[in-house]
Amino acid sequence: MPFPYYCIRNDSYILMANEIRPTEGELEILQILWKKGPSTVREVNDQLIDLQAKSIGYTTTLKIMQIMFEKGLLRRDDSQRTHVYTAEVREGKIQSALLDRFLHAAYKGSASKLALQLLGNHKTTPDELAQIKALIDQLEKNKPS
Amino acid sequence: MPFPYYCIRNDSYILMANEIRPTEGELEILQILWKKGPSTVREVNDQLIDLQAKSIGYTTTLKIMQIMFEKGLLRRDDSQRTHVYTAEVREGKIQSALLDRFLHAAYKGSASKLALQLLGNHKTTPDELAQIKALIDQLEKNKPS
DNA sequence: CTTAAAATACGAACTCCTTCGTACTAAATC
DNA sequence: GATTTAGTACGAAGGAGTTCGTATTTTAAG
Repeated sequence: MPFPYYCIRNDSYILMANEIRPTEGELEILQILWKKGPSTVREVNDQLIDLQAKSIGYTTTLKIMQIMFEKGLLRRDDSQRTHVYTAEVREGKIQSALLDRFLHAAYKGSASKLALQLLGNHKTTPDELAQIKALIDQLEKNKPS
Repeated sequence: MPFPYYCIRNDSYILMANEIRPTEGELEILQILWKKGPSTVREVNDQLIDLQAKSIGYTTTLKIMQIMFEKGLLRRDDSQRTHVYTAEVREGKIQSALLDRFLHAAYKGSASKLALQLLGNHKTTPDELAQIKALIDQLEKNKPS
């Protein structure tokens, strides 16, 4: 049913097909690697268990990380017996790709509707609100149409 | 690997497990029903083909809608031979649930980071910016902490 | 040296989603 | 009334993701 589809970004159309699209499970591993830097399977698995109440088998984490390596999501240093994995994709880039997709799937592309619901539903600190406001001011300046 | 997890909403914790969570394919059908109102499988299928360049078999749409009915996502009037389906879930509620999940999975719950990326990446009309600004002003008033 | 511990590789099972073919049934057409 | 058309029901296949058990290998400990 899904894609491919096109998406406007900086005044140009971008094809969103075959985008890098980690699953939720893969994303949790990426989060850990983005935060902690290069890590072994053991370290990632420990973090995973720590972050979630749920227990998760070591070989499960291993398997997923091996698949992520095959997909090109992770780099792997196997010069030592215990391999060390690193995120091969940038956090911001993945988030952007996922955001595009989510925006299209759930909000039919209406960024403002998403923004309104986001700010309405979730706690945001005064600092963060000020930051967003500043960005809006800047956007309004740059496009005074 | 996934859930369950908890999420803050209006100062109280809400369990996000077993949330209503339509797939991307189901969401496309819901979008059509939200927009067009009660529809037959044929109508939905036509719309689906129309919206996407891709062709999709009639029985495929039928099957998915039957499953959605079983899941409680759709209501069904089978008094006539040709059944008429209606969305059983509200658009805003589904979007909220999906947004919570997405925010947690991709941004570790940082709504402001999502908002900044959203406004930065996507075209937003002056009107929409003004609307968002108004909401922020209101939020700042209500919580002058 | 033998044994235990820890790591990787791999395959199998399970679930969920999507897709379609086929069978059956009711309605409309000739 | 017979045939074509349009609808529902259902099952089966295929793919993707997750989970784990087991086998194999390497390192460390006794």
